[in-house]
Amino acid sequence: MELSDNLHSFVLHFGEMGSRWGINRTVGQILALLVIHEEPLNADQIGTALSISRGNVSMGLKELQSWRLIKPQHIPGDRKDYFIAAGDVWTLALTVMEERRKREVDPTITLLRDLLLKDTNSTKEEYARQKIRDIHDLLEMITDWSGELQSMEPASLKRLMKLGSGVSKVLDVKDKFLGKT
Amino acid sequence: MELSDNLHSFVLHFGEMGSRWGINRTVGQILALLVIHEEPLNADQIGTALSISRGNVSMGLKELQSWRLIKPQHIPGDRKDYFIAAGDVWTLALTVMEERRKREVDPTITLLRDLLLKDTNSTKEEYARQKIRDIHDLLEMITDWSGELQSMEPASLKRLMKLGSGVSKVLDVKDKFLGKT
DNA sequence: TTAAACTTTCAATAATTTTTGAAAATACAG
DNA sequence: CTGTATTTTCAAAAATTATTGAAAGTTTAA
Repeated sequence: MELSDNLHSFVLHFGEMGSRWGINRTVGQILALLVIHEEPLNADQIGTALSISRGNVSMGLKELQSWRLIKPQHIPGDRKDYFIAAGDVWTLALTVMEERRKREVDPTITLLRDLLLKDTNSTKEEYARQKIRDIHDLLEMITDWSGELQSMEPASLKRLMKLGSGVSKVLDVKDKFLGKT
Repeated sequence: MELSDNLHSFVLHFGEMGSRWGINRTVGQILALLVIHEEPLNADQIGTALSISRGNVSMGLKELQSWRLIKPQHIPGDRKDYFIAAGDVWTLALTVMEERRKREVDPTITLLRDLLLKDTNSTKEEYARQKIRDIHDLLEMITDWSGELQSMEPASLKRLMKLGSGVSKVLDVKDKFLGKT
């Protein structure tokens, strides 16, 4: 497992990105490596390519599996465990969204709902209450929206994305032909 | 500055959330506090409410200003600096999106483009090349898309969000009346 | 000016997170 | 079974990040 300079800087960059996105540096690097590598890799190969210890690779692989971003790929005649990325780049991005929703957004919505259920009558904190409701509603919309993205065909999804600077126009069209919602 | 238990747990939770989103715990707490507090607060009040040191508050306020999430609000007759959230919850969410795009996505797109410009002929790494291109294209779409959201009126934005499980239907309508893109 | 009121800086310290690697656990071929 | 190959665990060490608070810096009133 030797990486060209180019690929190495790609992998390092995604390590840094990962550390800003709730997964740590080496986990980000392992994922980047598996994404750009067509053939499955085993823990030793990953450790060598990234210069990280065996234990660290093991933990990283476990975490990436818990995020459903990589999957084992058995190689007949070899006892080692091999891994590949769990899908194309689009699929991986959707998976990250879904996992983060489950891990962060859902629990937050639950907390906010609980807060809103208590103290319905405290007039003193009415402003705070309303803000908490705003956040709650925003997160709920994000949840619905992301659920919708999940269930779309990759093709329609790409089409939706490609609309780019046309989203509001689409809304106008919708209003015109289907009436306001 | 005394917080009720409810509000306190809200603030603590958003501190934890912040730490998963690239801003640290206390910075998240300060923002949460300013969001739910209608009147402007000064550094001492914030420090007392959250039990953090004066220096830490100062740094947190500076960081939140660099994210454009809070703004100073002068109080006549008082020499202290007071701060309020820079807008409603929706606006704040859009601002976070935009800042993260500028800080993380844009530099990544630049890096990927540079990588793609080099080695156009290395056939050995063709698979990796294609993956890097996929990521590049995805990030570019996210950029366009988020630019579009930025420029939408809050009202249309809410409407778009509320579509929720109707996005693909809207796409169908668009196809029907405007032709495929 | 000066002095008081306030804010920022930053080196030292504390807290947290990541990494290592040896030992324990597991899987499997013979 | 037994022994070897492999993976996982986890306590200790290293690295990173956050926090404090005293000192330096800034602003303003008089």
